[in-house]
Amino acid sequence: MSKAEKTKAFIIEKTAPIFNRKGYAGTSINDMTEATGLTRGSIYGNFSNKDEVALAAFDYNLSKINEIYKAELAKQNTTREKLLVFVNVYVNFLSHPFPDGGCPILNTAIEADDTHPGLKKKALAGILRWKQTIIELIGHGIAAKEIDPSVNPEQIALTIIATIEGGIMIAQASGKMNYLKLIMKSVEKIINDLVK
Amino acid sequence: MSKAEKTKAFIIEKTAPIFNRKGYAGTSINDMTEATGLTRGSIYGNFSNKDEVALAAFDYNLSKINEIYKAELAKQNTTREKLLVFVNVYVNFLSHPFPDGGCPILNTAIEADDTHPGLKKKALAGILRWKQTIIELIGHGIAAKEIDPSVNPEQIALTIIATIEGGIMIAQASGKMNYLKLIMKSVEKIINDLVK
DNA sequence: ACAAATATATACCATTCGGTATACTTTATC
DNA sequence: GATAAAGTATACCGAATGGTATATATTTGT
Repeated sequence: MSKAEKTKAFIIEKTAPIFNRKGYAGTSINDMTEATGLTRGSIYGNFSNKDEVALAAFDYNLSKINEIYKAELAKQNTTREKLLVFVNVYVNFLSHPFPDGGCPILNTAIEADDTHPGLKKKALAGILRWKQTIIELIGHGIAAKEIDPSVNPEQIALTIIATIEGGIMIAQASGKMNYLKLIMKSVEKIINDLVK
Repeated sequence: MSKAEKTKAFIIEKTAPIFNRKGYAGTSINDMTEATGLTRGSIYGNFSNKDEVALAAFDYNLSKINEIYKAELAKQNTTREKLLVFVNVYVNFLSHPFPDGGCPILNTAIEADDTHPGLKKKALAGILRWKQTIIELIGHGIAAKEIDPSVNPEQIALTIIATIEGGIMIAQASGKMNYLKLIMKSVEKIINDLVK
């Protein structure tokens, strides 16, 4: 790994929380130089423009979340247990290395518009990938006769994602974790109701 | 109504969609002068600063939503019917004068941080008011023996709001209304399961 | 150890930003 | 209709923005 690759990774790691908290428009190059202790020359030596840093920061933030899911899913066996991972990681979010500033998918989906097509596309890809993961889990559960085959896997997946993201939004706005816990109990009920 | 009051209302009406779409940081005074055809002098003659316009724009956007709810709720009788208003207005959102740019509560809750305490406070107030509305509906339903008294009204209210807001986020990111419709079916099931 | 290549810093650029002071226009009052 | 008050436009301000060209420092390869 070259010096520049190390610096590039350092810049991404230090700026990712800022992009996630303040959004693209609210994050300036000055914010980035302050966070890294580097200068504009160094940032522009590693990235073509601000967009490129933002895209890399999004990927970094999202991969943090996906790594948490992956690690927790690997610890479970049944489909129900695996689906409950998406409840438990949020109920116990302090025990997991979640990115600062909340959910990057949510933050980016709300902020990115047609002036930032790359970010918009990445947020959507994050949602669709998550949806596909849940659909596949449910498919396995149906095949293993754990889950009632009359359920609509896409509907369940979308509902779980929507409820979690909305729950994160509410918890962030209110600063009340017990709101998120109540909402996660409802997600838990959705999951438990799937099981025959 | 004085000339300035009319101009002020005009500025709010024309800038509200922009603030809702681009957020506070992404909306410039130039955006506002373009949207209104007025100049900076006129805008600053009516508002002390950009924050004040943004706060008024939020109120305008939110009142559009609350007026839709109010009108639809007035048409229903039972608690179940009234709760289903929150499903039906989104499933048929093209038939209602929703604000451009999506849900102002969601957009503002995600963007506003400690540098914009007024906006942050208004987003939270919007959530809590909506929650209270649903809690009161459920309370009436329990008193009228329509709804099982073992339900937790706060949990149901939070879950409905979270799911709707998450559904809006997903529909916006994907451009697929059928995703929102599937998610709303799940909200409908939550409501129908409340009824004895 | 040295030269070349790579990486980063510095000084600068043009444009945009939110806001202000003053000039000009329109409205309200008598 | 005349005048004062209210309302809006214009020209400007200093600071911040994303980005660039060149200088300087560090790393790499032999």
